[in-house]
Amino acid sequence: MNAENNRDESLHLFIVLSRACEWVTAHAHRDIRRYGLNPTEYAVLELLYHKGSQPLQQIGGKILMTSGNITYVVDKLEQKGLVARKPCPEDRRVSFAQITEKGKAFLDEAFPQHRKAIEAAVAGLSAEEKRQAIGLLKKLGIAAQESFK
Amino acid sequence: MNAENNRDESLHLFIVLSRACEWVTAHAHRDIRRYGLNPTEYAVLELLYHKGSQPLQQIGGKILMTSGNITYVVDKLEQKGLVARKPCPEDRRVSFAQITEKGKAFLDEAFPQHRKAIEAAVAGLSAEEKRQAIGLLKKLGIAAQESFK
DNA sequence: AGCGCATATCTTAATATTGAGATTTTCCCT
DNA sequence: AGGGAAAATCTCAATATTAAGATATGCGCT
Repeated sequence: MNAENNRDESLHLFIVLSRACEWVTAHAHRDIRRYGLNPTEYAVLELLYHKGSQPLQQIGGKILMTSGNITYVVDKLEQKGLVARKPCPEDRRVSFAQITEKGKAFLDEAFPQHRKAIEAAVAGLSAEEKRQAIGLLKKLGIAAQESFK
Repeated sequence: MNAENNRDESLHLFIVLSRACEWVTAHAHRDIRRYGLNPTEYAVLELLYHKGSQPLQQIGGKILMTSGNITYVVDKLEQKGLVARKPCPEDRRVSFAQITEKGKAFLDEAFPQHRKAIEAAVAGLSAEEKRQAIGLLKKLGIAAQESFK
């Protein structure tokens, strides 16, 4: 039926990648909303919790978003008392975002539940399949990032 | 170092899945912006092109978005003359969104370029790796969708 | 027929995100 | 030292998205 047997599967890959990510993310976001944060706020908070204080600029590099939005999201987390801005002594252009004690306590409470929501979301794959998928997706993600210019 | 050797990789999978999708999507979105549409508009247009006319409701099921946003996006595509609403004769609650001739001509022009952008974005995997990834992601996506309730 | 419930679309206000560019500070070059 | 390019954050207007609920229609039951 298919004269060109080894046709390119790139588009197909993109579709199933997007769809898998959308649906797993749907689980994650529904879970996050229970905590009174939006997904972006949660992502920033978790980044600061696990990776330590970050210059705002670097947050934008890890969670793809524009500089204006970083300001906005960090403002909101600051208003909620979960994060504080700390000026950088060496470079006065830079502000660090730092998680507060209240922020840590919040994530200590929320994170284990969130982990369970994620585990349920990806339960369609076996442990071995997860390992395979991780290897492939890591390779794909790094290559896509590097080729983005 | 790790007493519990077969620790759960679910979170790790979620992270690399999200990151791969973000960066591949970054390529796709940058490409789409060249055509003067936003990513959501493009996604709807492409859906109508490849899958035929759809009730607005079903668009929301395939491209995750709220009903209010569907109305908004279809309005914008209609204003641009790329899509038209067609009332459903059997059920007067329903509107179909249908791609116009202008919309088809637009995608005939844009789609081959877009395909190339996607191919470049996923070039980090070999043909064989793509096939493996497709199988795993399809399984993951379907399971995540079905377990979403 | 008529009532109640479900479904599809639309409306509106609130919120999130982007894009462009202003401001401040640093870095590099001479 | 001083000037210009680059970098980090912020501001602001425009746009996109959600959440909640309004409206209109269909479906099933009695």
